[in-house]
Amino acid sequence: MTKENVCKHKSILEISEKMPCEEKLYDVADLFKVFGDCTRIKIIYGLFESELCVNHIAQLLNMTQSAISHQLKTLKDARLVTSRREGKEIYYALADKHIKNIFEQGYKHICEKE
Amino acid sequence: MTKENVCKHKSILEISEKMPCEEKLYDVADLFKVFGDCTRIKIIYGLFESELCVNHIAQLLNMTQSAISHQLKTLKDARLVTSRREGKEIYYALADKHIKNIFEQGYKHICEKE
DNA sequence: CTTTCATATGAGCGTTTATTCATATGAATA
DNA sequence: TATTCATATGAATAAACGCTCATATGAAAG
Repeated sequence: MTKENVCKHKSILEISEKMPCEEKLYDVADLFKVFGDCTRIKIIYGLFESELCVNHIAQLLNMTQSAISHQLKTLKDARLVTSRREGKEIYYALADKHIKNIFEQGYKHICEKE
Repeated sequence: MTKENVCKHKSILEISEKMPCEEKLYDVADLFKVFGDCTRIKIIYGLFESELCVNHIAQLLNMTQSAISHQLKTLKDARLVTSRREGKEIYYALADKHIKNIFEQGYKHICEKE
C-alpha cells in the first residue's frame, strides 16, 4: 500500500471530507435496517396495495397479531408508516413516496443479478 | 375486524396475489439488510468517490483490516461490489448504478423527516 | 524457491433482533 | 359505567450479526 494514503487520484483525507457526517450515515443505515427484514418487507408490499389494519396484515402474512404490532412499531418509529383510527380498527398506510422508489431500485438490482 | 377479510376495497386474497413471490421478498430483504450497517454504508460512500483497496478503506474508517475484509465479503456476496487485483493490492468498486439511486432515495427520506 | 505483504477466513464473544407469550391499554358500544 | 375487542407492550428466548484475534492464503518480489 502506498505510504502517502493516496488511492488513485484522491487522498484518503479528500475522500473522508466528501463523506456525509457520521450522524447522517447512521441515519441512512438505520433506515435501511428497517427494510432488511422479510416481515417488514411484506408489510410494506401489502401497504403498496391498500391501507390495512393490524389484523388484516396478520392474516395476509399468516403471523400473530403481536408480531405484526411489534413490527409496525418499528416501521412507525422510522416514519415509514402512518396510522389512523377508524372505529375499533387502526389503519396503517405508507408515509411517503420515497419508499416505493427505494423498493423499485432494490427490486431492479436483485432481478438483474441473481 | 370484518369477517370477510376485506379491507376497504380489496380482499386479503387479492392483495396476497399481487405481492411478489416469497423468494423475491427474501431477496429484497437480504439486499437491504446489507445496507443496514453503518460500516458497510461508509464503505459504499467511500466507493462513491473512488475505487479503494482494503487498507485504504480501513484507514478511511479507522477500523481493522480484518473487520473491513469481512464486510467486503458481505458486500461482494450481495453483488454490490466488484474487485480486481493490481500488484499486491485488491481494489474494490461499486458493482452497479442502482446502488447510488437507492442511496439517493434513502438520503432524501431521512433529510425530509428527521 | 523463499520471503514478504495485502488480503481472506474461522472461531469466539458480546450485542442486537424477531418472535412468542402473557398481559395492559383504551376507544367504541351496549 | 361496564364490557368488548383491536391493538400495544414488556419480558424472555433463540437466532443472527459485527468485531477481534489468530492464522491461512496466495500473488509479487527478491
